[in-house]
This record gives sequence, structure tokens and C-alpha cells, in this order.
Amino acid sequence: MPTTIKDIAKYLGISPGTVSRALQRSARVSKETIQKVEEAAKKLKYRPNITAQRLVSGRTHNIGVILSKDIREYTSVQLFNSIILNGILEVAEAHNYNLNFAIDSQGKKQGALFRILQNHDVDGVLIINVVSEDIIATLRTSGIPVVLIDNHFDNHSEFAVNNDDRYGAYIATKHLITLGYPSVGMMGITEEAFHRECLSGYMQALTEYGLRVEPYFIQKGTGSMESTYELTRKMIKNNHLPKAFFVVTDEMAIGVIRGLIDSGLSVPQDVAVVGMDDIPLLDYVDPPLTTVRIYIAEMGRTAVGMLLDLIRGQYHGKNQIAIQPKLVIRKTCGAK
Amino acid sequence: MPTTIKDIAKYLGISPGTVSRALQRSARVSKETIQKVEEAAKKLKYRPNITAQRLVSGRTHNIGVILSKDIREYTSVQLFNSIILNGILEVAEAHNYNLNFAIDSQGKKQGALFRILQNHDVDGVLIINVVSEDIIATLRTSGIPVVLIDNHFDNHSEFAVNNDDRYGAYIATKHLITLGYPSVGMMGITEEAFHRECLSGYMQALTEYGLRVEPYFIQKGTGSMESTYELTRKMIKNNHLPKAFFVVTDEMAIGVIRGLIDSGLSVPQDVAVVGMDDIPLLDYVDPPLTTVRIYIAEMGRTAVGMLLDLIRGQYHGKNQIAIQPKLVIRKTCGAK
DNA sequence: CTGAAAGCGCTTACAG
DNA sequence: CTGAAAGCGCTTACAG
Repeated sequence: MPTTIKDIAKYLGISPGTVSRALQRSARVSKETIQKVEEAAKKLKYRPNITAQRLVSGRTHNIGVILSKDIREYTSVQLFNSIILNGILEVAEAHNYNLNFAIDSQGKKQGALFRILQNHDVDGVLIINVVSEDIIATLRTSGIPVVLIDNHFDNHSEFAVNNDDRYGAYIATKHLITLGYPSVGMMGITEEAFHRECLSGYMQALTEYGLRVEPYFIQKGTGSMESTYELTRKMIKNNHLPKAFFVVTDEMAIGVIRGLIDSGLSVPQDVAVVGMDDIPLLDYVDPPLTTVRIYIAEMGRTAVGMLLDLIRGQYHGKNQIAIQPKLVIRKTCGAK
Repeated sequence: MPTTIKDIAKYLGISPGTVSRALQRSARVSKETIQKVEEAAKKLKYRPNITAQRLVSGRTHNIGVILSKDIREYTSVQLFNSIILNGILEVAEAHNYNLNFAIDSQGKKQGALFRILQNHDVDGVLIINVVSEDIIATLRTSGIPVVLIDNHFDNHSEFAVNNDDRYGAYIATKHLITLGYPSVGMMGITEEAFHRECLSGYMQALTEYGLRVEPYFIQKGTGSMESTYELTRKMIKNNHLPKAFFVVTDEMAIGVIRGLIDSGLSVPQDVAVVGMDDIPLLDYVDPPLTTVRIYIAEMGRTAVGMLLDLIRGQYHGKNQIAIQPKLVIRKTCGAK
């Protein structure tokens, strides 16, 4: 049996209430009492029972973290998520908050997600990646503060932290254009909101430098390496290819490069490629991939800060925060 | 204010105790009462207050997960950990357990780790990777069940789940030997227990096939790519190199390969290499790395199962469980 | 089968 | 500055 506040009270011959106040170093308790209590607490190895504290305070000191199913797969999406998690962990830990994880099992009305949402078990919720809309709706009715991370959500009334995809697409495309490639294509993705952002940045660069928009040069993969591999092969077969590609994820960019190489073309000599994410080992893939580095841990950190303020009812910033990415030049863009 | 058990009681004109029992579908409550209560609960949107349940049950339904500092760095260690986490999450979720994370901030006596350990906030603890010994000692005195994962801990009285490193080293070395390489070196690591395991498997293969042991061919890196890069360059400079290497991690294996290539040697023609881990993108590094695949998510799953049994006081298996890895053949071993 | 009561460990008005 | 008491939301012997 762990020591309780009562044990300390009995030990010192004072009341439990006073012990509690002393432990909180309340100004309404004498210095001597505080000291006596602290000594006794140490001696008796007292540790507060958080559960009891939670019950009376109504605060759980838990943050729910909802991940999309994807994280279970062994892909770079997973790594991406795990880095966001690190950022979250860092800040949450500093503020004495615990994290409760749950997977969005798409509609399955049970499991940890359900528990977290409905059982008063969290003070706020962080949602990573795409999660079904009805979960967000459920959350909204529950009144629990929610912050979306990397969620490419259209509704601007949600609190969200994202990579500035538009800007990322813009700098990548611009980089390729200023390198002198006469035509730049974009390999986008079937995820609509995300695609739209990238497209907007891509178009801005094209317009700014007076390049013609060739609709065929804008394709959409599903997110997998295979999808862009096939798309690339198809374009090659049709003999209609830009001199450079901005691809919206590194994994898809590797698919493009493989498609090119397997058709006997070389990168960047025949076609240049720039990806986005900056997943690990890119220095060692062949050829090393130039990409747009997303500051994912920073996204996590920012989101927790926002959520904590929201929980305390003192967030006054913008609903949507976009973190600026940065170009990382390696070999596939052809820059010397 | 959320609905409580009292609200339901008042609404139905029965006592809170009966409501509680009905909600648990106790056999000692009439079928009609159970039905009435369930309907009322639904109608009033009742959700149990987990905190209160915890206070009375004494069970937190939380599992503490302690990670080493490493996870904050953007390396494959991190990915490795994140995959273990997936395995953990999967099983914990299925059993309605939450996860509480903490970073081992090496001796810093505060933060989430401290909270988790001392505040009755978890029913059991999972420790991933190397954690300082005194934390394990603290845990042991607390009486909370602990399972180590990927911890390469010497003390066989601890509960632990690990990769079978000895076996991994054995199959890798054996593979290289049967491919016909006359000498096989091992690039080990400064982490002692881990190194010893690998060495034992490596030696077993050498002995079994009657290969001579050349002490200079057994080196130790720190874990980083750079460390093995330098070691390899040094061996080349000394003009004393085996025809093949088993390297205990993929990241270090890539360091070896870079060292070889930067010295004008080719892989696997001049020197073959086999790594261990099977981190992502290995198909696309140059040349694609043959490796020993570790089933890391499985390690996580196994560990949670063990911990849950331990918590319930009904674990009767072995203290140490080793998960068997598998050889994944790509290009660097030179197998056709 | 059901109710009244005590209790889990803590906090916090309310008196004094 | 301190004590006695009520209460957070639930569970569970104990009676009946």
C-alpha cells in the first residue's frame, strides 16, 4: 500500500486537509508545517495519487493523439508520423501532460479512439494525418479542443498545423525553372486538398517565370512508389515527358526516378526530379534525391503548444499555422 | 456537465448502486433493470468517468513506455523504435490499455518518466532500448512489472524481448561463407552485450565452416555511419581487408559500403556486405543492401502480451524471449 | 434482485 | 493558520 495523505496526517498528528495544502505550498499554511509535511512525505515515500487528483480537478492531464491507420505500415509515412510524435512528446512532457494514443480504425466504433473521445479521458486531442470527417465531427460536439496536424483540411474553422505545401511546391518548381529546364511537370497526389495546395505553388512559379502550362505534365499518383513508377512509364511510352519533375512526396519521387532509369533514361541528365519530405537515407539512394525538407517535429511542437493554450482557454493566434519548408539540394535536380 | 450514474438513477428512480451494477451487466440485476438502465444511459449520453473507475479499482489501465533519448534524433534508430511502438499500440489497444510515454532523460529526476514511475500512474512499464541501469533499479523496487524491449541486457532475471542477434549474426555470416568468400569480417558495435551476442553467432558460423578467425577483421563502430566509414578507410589504408563483412546494423553497413566505394572498391565484387535491421529504402540505396530483417513490431507485440500477463499475475513463460530474424537477399552479398 | 452506506485519495470552501 | 466536512464519480460488501 502506497503512502497517502492520511498517513502523513496521522504521522504528524494534523489533518489531511492541512497536509494537502502544505504539499501545494499554499500561502495559507505556516512555513514550519510545510517543512514538517515535506519531511514526512519524503520519509514516508509519499507520492500523490494522480488519479485522485484528476477526479477532483476534472482535468485529466492527458492529450489524446489520433493516428491514421497508415502508421501501421512500414513506410515513410510512418517515419513521418513518428517524427511528429517526437515533437509532440517533447512539448507535452515539458508541460507534464501524458499522451494517449489511438488509431483511427475508420468507423470501427470501439477501441482506444472511442474510449478517448467519449470517456472524459483527455483534455484535448491532436489528430495526425487524414482522419475520417465524422471523427472530427464527433470531437466538435464533445467540446474537447482539437488541433489537426498534417491534415490538409479544407475547413478553415478548424485549428490546424500544416506544412506550407504551397510554398514547398513553389520553391521546388522555381528551383527547377531557374536551373534552366524548359518544361517542369508535377507529379501530384490523389489527396485533394494537399494536391490543390501543391498545384497552386507550382502554378505560381510557372506563371512567375512565364512557363507554359502543359496539362499532361500534371499527373496524380496514389502516394505509393508503384503508382508514380507506372505513371512515369506511361508518359515515357507516350513519348511526352517534361525535362523536370516536382514530385509531392519523396517516396513517389523515388518511384518516378525508378521509372525513368528502368526506361534507360538518366537522372538528372535526361529528366531532373525534386521531391518533398526529406525522409532519411536520401543521401544514399541512387541518385541522391534533391527535396523540400518539411519540419515535421516542429509541426508537432507547434500543435501541442496551440492545444495547451486552447485547453486553458487562452489561445488567441490564428486557426491555421503553416510551417515553412526548405530546399535541400542533392543530385537529382542537376544543380552543380 | 456530463451525465453521471446519479443522473441515471434519479431519472429512473432507482439507486446509483443498481445503475452501476446494471451497467456491468451483473447477474444479480434483473434483465428489465439492465435494459432500462442501458436505454437511459444511451438517451442521457452517459459515458463512464474512467478516472473514477480507476480510483476505485486501483488499476490505471495505463502502460508506461520509456524510450531512450535516441528517439529524438532523426535516424533509423528512431524508425526502429517507432515500429516497435506500432506493435505495442496494436496489442495495448486491443486490451483497452492506454500508453503513457516518457523519455529517459538520463538521470534528470523529473518529467514524465519520474511521474510515470512514482505516481501510481501505470500498471506496468515497457522499456525500449538501452536505459540507464538505475531506472531499472528504481522500477524494480517499485514493484511495478517491467518488460525490456531491444535492451540487450545481461541480467537474465529481467523480463525481456529481444531480437535473436546471435542467430542473425550466424545466418548472415553463414550466408557469406557459403557464397564462397574465403574471409568474412564483422563490423560490430561498442554496445557490449549486443556485440557479444553478434560475435557469438559470427564465431559459430566461422567455426562450423572451419574458417580462420582473424582478430583484425573484427572491428567496433559506435553505431553511426561515420564510425564504420572511418574504420573501413583505415582498414583499406592498412591494406588488410576481408572479402566480406557482416555489419551489425544497416546504418553502419551503409557506412562500410561508402568507405569501400570512396576508396575505389566495388561492392560486392571486391568486398561483400550484409547488414542487419532492414530499414526502409534499402532496395534503393546503391547498391541495394542485403540484410537480416528484424521483426520489430513483433517484438513490441510480444512484450505487451508478456506485460499484460505479468500485471494480471499470470505470466508463466520464460523471462527472456528472442524473436528470430530472417535473411533478406539483395545485391551487396553477391548472391545471384 | 435492490438500496443505503462506506470508501478509493485527494481538494477546497466554510468555520473558527 | 488549521480542522471538520463535503464532494469528485464510481464500486462493492452488507443488509434485506
